[in-house]
Amino acid sequence: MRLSQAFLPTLKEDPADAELVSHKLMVRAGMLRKHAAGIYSLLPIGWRVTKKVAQIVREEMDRTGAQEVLLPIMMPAELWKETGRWEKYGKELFRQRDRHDRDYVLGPTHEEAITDLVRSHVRSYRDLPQNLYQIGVKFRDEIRPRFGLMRAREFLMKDAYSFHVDEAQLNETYERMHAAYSTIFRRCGLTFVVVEADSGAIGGDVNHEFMVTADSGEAEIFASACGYAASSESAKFAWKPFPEEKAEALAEKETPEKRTVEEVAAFLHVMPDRLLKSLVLFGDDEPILAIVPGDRELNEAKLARHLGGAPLRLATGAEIEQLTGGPLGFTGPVGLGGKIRMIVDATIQEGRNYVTGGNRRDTHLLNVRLGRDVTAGERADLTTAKEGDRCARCGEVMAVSRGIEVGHVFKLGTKYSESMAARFLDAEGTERTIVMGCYGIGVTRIVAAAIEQSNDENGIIWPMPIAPYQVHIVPVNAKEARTRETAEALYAALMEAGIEALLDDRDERPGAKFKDADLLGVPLRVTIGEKGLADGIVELRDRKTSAVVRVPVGDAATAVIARVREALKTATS
RNA sequence: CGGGGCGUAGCGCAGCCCGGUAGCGCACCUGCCUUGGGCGCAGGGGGUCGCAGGUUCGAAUCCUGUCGCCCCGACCA
Repeated sequence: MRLSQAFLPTLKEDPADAELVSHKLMVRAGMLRKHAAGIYSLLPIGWRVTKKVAQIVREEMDRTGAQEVLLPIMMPAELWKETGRWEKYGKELFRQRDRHDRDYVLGPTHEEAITDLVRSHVRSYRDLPQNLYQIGVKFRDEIRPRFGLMRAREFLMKDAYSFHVDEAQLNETYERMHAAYSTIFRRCGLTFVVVEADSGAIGGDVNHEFMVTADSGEAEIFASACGYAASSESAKFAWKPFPEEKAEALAEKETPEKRTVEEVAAFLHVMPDRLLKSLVLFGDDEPILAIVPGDRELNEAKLARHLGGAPLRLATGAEIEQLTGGPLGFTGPVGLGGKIRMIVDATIQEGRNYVTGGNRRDTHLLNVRLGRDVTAGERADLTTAKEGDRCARCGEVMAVSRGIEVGHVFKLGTKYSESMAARFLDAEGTERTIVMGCYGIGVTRIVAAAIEQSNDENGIIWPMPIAPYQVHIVPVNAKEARTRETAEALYAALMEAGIEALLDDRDERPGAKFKDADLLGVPLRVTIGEKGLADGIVELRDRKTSAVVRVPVGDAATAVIARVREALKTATS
């Protein structure tokens, strides 16, 4: 491509509405333009990179034996009503209505569509397994779109769905997809970790997330020496039990205006772990009282999973008052047994005297004992791991880091096949439900993550396999005949060899060309100028290391081709 | 949805408190000049000041409403 003819609006200054480096650089480098919150156009450079990522994904998917399809973006609401997600998916689901007042959804994911497709064709165990994928646009009405392509309302995703006769067959595919994902992210030049994760609205049981490590990432990762790694929504941790305490008599204590854990702990001169927080939430319609230690945060994802995946919301002050008889800030489990479903965090011990709310204004209870004052019935892991917690497997303190979720693989089991009646006949002639897996990759998010992970003060530094172009030719002075001719000849030779080259044939000052070249981040730059030509050489400059190699004019094409091929090979191996 | 901030030329911003001719830098156009890290000089084009009402002789500026955008929290590829 000739820069003089390219649609490539680069900017000197950061856009005012961008926060993340990757977002700023994508806008500055002329890759991306916004139309509305979370809705973007990809410009030629941005789309080239995206297509390269998609192609890597496609190649690796094909290698696993998966087959590519294209599912509809807009789907009839009926399919979503079948699985219950028309109601359960909530506000994040974009809904549409046609001229006949029929409801549709803009697909945020495609379990319904693919299951509908597969159930109408799979009859026998001989038709299984199947593994189908697509690369397509997804719509999610995010509560808060932000960070450019990182969290958009419309984005490009690769989603795959596999169908099996049983768990064992699913496991095979799951492992193969898991491995393919690692290959994909490695080929994209990304540094990443795989963690155990929460399954959220997709549902299902076992699942893993692929996180590109970056300080700007929204996800928190817990990892320990033994190899255990998990997202903060699901990280399990070990805790040290407190020594058994002598049972003291339950007592009321006036705690005027002391509502928060900090206030109560300070007022009573006890550590926050002595307190129990009692939180009222609503699952489907049923109110829940979740009880967690005062020094830990309730993990809504863990609670939701314990409850079977229904979305949760915290009760309002009025609802709390109605359910417990006391105001917000003074809720406690004592006396509510049988009136409300109580779930007690696993780290709360019998044999310890706790402080809880008294369900009355300005009142807390002392010496509350699990088993004596509160039924210890329903126990679950309800809290989020925190800095300093130890690994549940090896007991070592876990390291905390941040990451960007770029891929997620799930074992769905029969969650969708059951509700949508996707069945087959096994070898004995018995009708059975198909076992499913699903596998997602945020294609446009990978583009953002790659920049997030590889940039400097001058701009983007692309890994060769996903770079928009492989080499950027800069004739220092395009008006100087020998310079121009040498650049043109090199450009032609590279095109001939199938190398993706960008030629800056604009009548710009050298400085402007160099700045744009750094901003665009093409891995290899060839500088051609009178100075070098006087010595019979051109310069090859590495964007990442800034290392410059002087090459005889006649060898330039060969040298560039070798460098590009080498860089592509290293990334693939 | 709750909390905070911002809408003035393509981009980045000033002007608003204290009402009276709409400005600056970059970008763009023309000419000259210049060519190894965003050259220089001269001339020029471009605005319903987000939108709608109100106050006023007069509103970018004050008041009310509304829409949009950004940041912090709950959602996720």
